[in-house]
Amino acid sequence: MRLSTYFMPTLKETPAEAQIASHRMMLRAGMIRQMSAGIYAWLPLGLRVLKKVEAIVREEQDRAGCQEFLMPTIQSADLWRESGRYDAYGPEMLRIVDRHEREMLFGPTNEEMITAIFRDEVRSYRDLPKLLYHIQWKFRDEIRPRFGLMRGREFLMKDSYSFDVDFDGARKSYNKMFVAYLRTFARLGLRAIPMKAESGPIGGDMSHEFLVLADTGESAVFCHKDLLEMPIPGDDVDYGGDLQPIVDQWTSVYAATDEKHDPAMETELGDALVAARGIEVGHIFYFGTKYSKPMNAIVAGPDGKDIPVEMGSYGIGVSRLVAGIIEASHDDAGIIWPDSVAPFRVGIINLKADDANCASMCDTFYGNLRNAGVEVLYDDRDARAGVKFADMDLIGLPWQLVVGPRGLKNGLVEIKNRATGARSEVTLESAMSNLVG
RNA sequence: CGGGGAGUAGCGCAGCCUGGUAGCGCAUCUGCUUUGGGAGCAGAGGGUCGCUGGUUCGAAUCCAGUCUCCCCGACCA
Repeated sequence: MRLSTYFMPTLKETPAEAQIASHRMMLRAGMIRQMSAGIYAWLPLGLRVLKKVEAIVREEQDRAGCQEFLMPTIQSADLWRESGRYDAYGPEMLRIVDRHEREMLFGPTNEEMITAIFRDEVRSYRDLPKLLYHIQWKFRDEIRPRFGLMRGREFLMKDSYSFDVDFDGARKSYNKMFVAYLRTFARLGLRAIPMKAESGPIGGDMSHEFLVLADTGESAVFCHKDLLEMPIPGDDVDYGGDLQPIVDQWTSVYAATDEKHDPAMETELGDALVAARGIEVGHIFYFGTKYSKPMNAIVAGPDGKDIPVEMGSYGIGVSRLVAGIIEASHDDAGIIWPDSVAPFRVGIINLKADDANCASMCDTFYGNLRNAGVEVLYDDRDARAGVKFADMDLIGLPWQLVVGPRGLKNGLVEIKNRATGARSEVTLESAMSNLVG
């Protein structure tokens, strides 16, 4: 992409309303624009990142055996009356009346809808287990939206739902999601710690929040330092096998948000205790028959008797993750994208746009890198170098390729690594081989 | 919803107290000079001062109402 034609309106000054780094930088880098409280438009650069995060989430769900489908954003109030949540959910649910005076709502979550779909189609225990997910926009009319995407009202969420014939099966589904989440967040360049969460009326130990450690996190968290180094399950993890040992390994060590924190652990763990702040990016939850019973989602068991299905739901805040990644990875100059979600891999900076030699060398790099399958943003604007460097640092691409007449005289260009700040002068050939791959 | 703050040019702000027909920096446009880490000079465009009503000869400024946005708290991916 050539920056001279790209819709990427960067800001030199910080809009007054942006309080935290991710919000500031997303506005400044031209990734998003606010349309009203807690509601944002995604501009091209921001959308590229959102799509990449979404793709990784999707890959790991698919790998875990979860099947993608898609439910609508608008739901019928009747569905929610069945579960009793239409009244219980309160003003956080955006209610809509259509032209025929039918009561509708913009979905804040989809348990009711998936349960309805499931019960209409599935009859036998032989059809279980099932693990389904979708990635869809949600709306929750938060009392106080804030921090940009971190607490928006409209947000993109991946939500999965599991259906099992008994508790043992439910635990297996739960463990799959547990492991998939560990892998997902790790691939996004994040260290997310699973922490025991409120499990509601059902009790048990099957509810975990995944928190990314970042200074600007909304909640205080405490965990054993071993969790920071705990190995992530590899590509070869067998979702068909027994995942309990992995889950046990991760849950055997102390980790708690401040609500569940036991101060006694501070003395017990001593130096091994890490006190930090965390951003909740995922939540997995087993809730048994909470929806299947009232909504009559039953299957025939082996003995012919009806069994209400055991369910769980598993959420990841996809749009929040974009902000979360920035919170966890930035410096004073701007964002530092992990390779896996960077909107482009390489940014080319032409130091002297009106130098024919320089411009043609940039064009060549641009073409060659693209031919090699590298995503490139080429700053071909007629602007001063300082502006280009500042913008490039702000948008945080992993690599900057700096091309100027002085270097070219000796056949050299500069490669800069955004994360480390390391710069090196290299030949044209080695620049190519460094940036591809 | 309780408490606090703000709406004046695309962004950041001053002006308001003490009414007199709107200003600064950045950005934008034109020209020239520039270009190795957010350039210089000269010129230009852009605002029903959130909205409605009131007071007044006259309202960005005073009064009333209203909408929106932001911050602190309880809720959440």
